[in-house]
Amino acid sequence: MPNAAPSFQPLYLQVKDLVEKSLAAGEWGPGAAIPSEALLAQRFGVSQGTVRKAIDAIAAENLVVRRQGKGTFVATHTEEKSSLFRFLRIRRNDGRDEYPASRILDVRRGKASVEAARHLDLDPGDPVILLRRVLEFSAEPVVLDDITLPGALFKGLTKARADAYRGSMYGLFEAQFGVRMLKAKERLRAVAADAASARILKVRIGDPLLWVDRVTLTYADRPVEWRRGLCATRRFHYVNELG
Amino acid sequence: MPNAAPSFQPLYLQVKDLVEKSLAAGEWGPGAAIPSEALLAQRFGVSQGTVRKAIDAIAAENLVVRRQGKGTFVATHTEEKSSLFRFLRIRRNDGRDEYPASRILDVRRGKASVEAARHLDLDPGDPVILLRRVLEFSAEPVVLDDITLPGALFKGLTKARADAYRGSMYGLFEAQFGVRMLKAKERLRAVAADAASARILKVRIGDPLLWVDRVTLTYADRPVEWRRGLCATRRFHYVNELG
DNA sequence: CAGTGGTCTAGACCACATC
DNA sequence: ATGTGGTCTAGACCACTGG
Repeated sequence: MPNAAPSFQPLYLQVKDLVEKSLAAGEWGPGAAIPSEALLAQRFGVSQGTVRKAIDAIAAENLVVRRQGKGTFVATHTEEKSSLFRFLRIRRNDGRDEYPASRILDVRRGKASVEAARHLDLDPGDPVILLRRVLEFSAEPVVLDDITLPGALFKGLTKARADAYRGSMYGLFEAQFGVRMLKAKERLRAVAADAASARILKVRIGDPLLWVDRVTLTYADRPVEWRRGLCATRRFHYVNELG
Repeated sequence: MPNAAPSFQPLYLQVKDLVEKSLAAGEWGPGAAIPSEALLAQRFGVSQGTVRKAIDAIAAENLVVRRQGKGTFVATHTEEKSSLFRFLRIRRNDGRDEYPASRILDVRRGKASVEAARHLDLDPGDPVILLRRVLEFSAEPVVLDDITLPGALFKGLTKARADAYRGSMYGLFEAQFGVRMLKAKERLRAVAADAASARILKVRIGDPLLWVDRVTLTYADRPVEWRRGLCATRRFHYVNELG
């Protein structure tokens, strides 16, 4: 019956693209169930096996979560403990699991620097929101993050609003601004603490800090966050798995 | 016809385990083709689709590489430019692609320290091989690696033999000792350079260095290398992708 | 040409969740 | 009982490789 499309791409990849477009368009909200495989097969005029392969690929990218017997759901940052740690790579040296608290120091509007514009695919001078926060483990300041966001996407973001939100930064972005952080590219270096960072992180000026530059992407690999973190790694470290 | 096994595991996972066991046992050497899907299906008494799913999963773990029209091949560190950069995360800040040279400073036998034993799942005092080398980009020393290997697995490893090998460290381990590095866990910190490291990396004592601790695993997640790297990140950085 | 992996289908049955 | 995803099969056809 199917195979009406004379396209060069496999059917299941075409289906994958269509479903991802619907996800990007917000056809189904975060945490909601997407239509069953049978329904999607009917909608696109392909077999259920083809839909299955498409959704398998989407699930492999963590855009969607399968739950046997229940359905397939749009992934979200507001639940799923497992997902939380996907973007948080700082751990205690002693191995104890601990989820840090986020203390917001400042939120203000500004204009994109040349560097910020480059990372966020904006023009220099475009409106941005600058957010500074500290991650604390057991009340000990460990990471100082300077976060730059495109002003156009985060219009009403204020310190009060961010303080009021219970959950992760990315949960806030998703729940209140409809911006879904899907993947990120990071660059790490070791740098010496300057006066301001040293004061906030309670280390000495010149002490080594882990410098983490992150650009976070949403659908279609569009950059929507640029973040520079400085991490005091005396009792903490950054974890990574090479597969 | 199949379904003879009253097991709790899906058939394709059983097949996956069997094929992985054959890989671990070296039934097919690095770079060699494994049997075709049809042959494996026949061998295990399952359908080709089930074998396909099993091999898909193995390919997703980079143990094996599919090549349409040719076959499925045991992955190797000695070819595939793409694979080389999987374990090498250091890049130039200016974005230029460059593959570094490895200069071996020293290879000697020793006894496992408590720390080495813990990382390599040995007993303290067990024989190990200690290898120290420098990675150089354009003749500039950038990374100082102290590598600890289980003596039992790398019996004849000497400086002369390592110097003679053309290719990556993991290519050497695979080609000459039959030890395949499959994945790794890393922990990163920022530290201050001590006298010895500073001299080799040509930085000042106290300068910040990126500290990279890596345990590399082979089949069955068995640890077979512990490596501590110190990286001067003035003109270089460590890259990571969060998916 | 034959052999390989890659796609697609249709249908059966299983495992799990919910009502 | 029904609906969901999960497994498995059998067979057809496509796309690529190499003799």
